[in-house]
Amino acid sequence: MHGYELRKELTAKLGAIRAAISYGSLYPTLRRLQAAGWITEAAETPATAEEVPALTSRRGRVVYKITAEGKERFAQLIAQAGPETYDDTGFGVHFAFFARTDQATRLRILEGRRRKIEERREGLRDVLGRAAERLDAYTLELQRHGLDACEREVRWLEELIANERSGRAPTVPNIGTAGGRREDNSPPPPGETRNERP
Amino acid sequence: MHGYELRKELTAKLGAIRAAISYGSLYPTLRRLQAAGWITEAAETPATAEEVPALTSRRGRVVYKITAEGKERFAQLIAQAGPETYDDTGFGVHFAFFARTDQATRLRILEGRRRKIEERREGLRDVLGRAAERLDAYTLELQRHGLDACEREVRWLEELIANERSGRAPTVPNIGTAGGRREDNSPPPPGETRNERP
DNA sequence: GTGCGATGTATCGGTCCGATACATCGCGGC
DNA sequence: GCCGCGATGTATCGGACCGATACATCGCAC
Repeated sequence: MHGYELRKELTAKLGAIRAAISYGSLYPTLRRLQAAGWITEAAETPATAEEVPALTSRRGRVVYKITAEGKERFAQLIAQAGPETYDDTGFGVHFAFFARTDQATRLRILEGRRRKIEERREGLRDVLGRAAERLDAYTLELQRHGLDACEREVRWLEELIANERSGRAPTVPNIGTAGGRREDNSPPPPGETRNERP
Repeated sequence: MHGYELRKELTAKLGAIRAAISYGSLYPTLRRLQAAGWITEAAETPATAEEVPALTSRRGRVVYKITAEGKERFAQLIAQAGPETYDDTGFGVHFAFFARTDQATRLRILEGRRRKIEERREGLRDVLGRAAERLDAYTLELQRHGLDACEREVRWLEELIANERSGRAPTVPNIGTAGGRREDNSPPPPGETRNERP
């Protein structure tokens, strides 16, 4: 993909956890990835006009393609888990690419995240308990709301963990965004597929 | 307060919305505030040992104090609302200092935040509806969880807005953290004071 | 024919964070 | 008595990221 397209795709995929990738971050990153040999500039293909209609006469679009080393590095990145894997953004990114990794990794990351959120929850309970009279009503309300969010996320994570353990989760990739070809149709979803909304 | 203390206080007050202020951000900020004339270095007061026990012989602690210009600027900052007032961190910070501003400001910020979250909610519904078959099961689950969080926050905000409108919210500051002296005891809280936890 | 929103690439200044360094205080254990 | 160790405390540095901005083209509507 080219930069603009990449930004749109990522914004759609990660929309639940962050607003949008800024250009001031996107373009330097692409250069960094290219310098490391993980992506290359691929030639623009103006022949496939039926694939991408309404875009015949192109200009300076730079199309990037992942390399073999890049794929290897990507697999390594989403499988390894450090402390930053469990903060809000890090976990969200890992989770969004769960379909690209194995069950053991998914389970490890889900449990690490749960531990982290439980710690945050305990911290909030502490503040609500010990420092309640020192803080004003609005601050306390904020902590209560945050505590509530923690409790809900722990329940959500536990559902997902139970789901993984019972084997009711997809192992193979669903749709090839980076690699290209789709290698399998999507097996049962991680949740109970509660998709009431149209 | 001095830096370390400030960090602890802010971490307790804002714990629900962010982890902790880093030193790499705190100390440069203090210098910036001092350069702008909004805070000054106050003399260490070793006389009030009964106020702060277990800290008699101090070292190089730098104690800061807010100036009159700083108080004015602070009041200005929490009352004015730009686009950044409604993102996650900006709103959290404003909300944590709601006891320091007036009802009109609180109402304006709560409504701006609600609008913003409603937009995010619609965006997520769009993705879940239009791009559902293009995304894998985990990504969809992430969006569902995010959508759920949006819906809950909207309900929370509407409760708070109704509360403000009915006049059941404190107008005067509760405890003087920056200014020093407490000027009033805390009036009724914003919520229904559902404080079941000990 | 012209303006305007979407598409596209790119940079710059400023801010923030994580890691790190360094020093002291208070306390408990040996 | 003294030694280590966690809490207290100030400070900097490199790297990453963001918001604003600039500039150019495409397609379409008025």
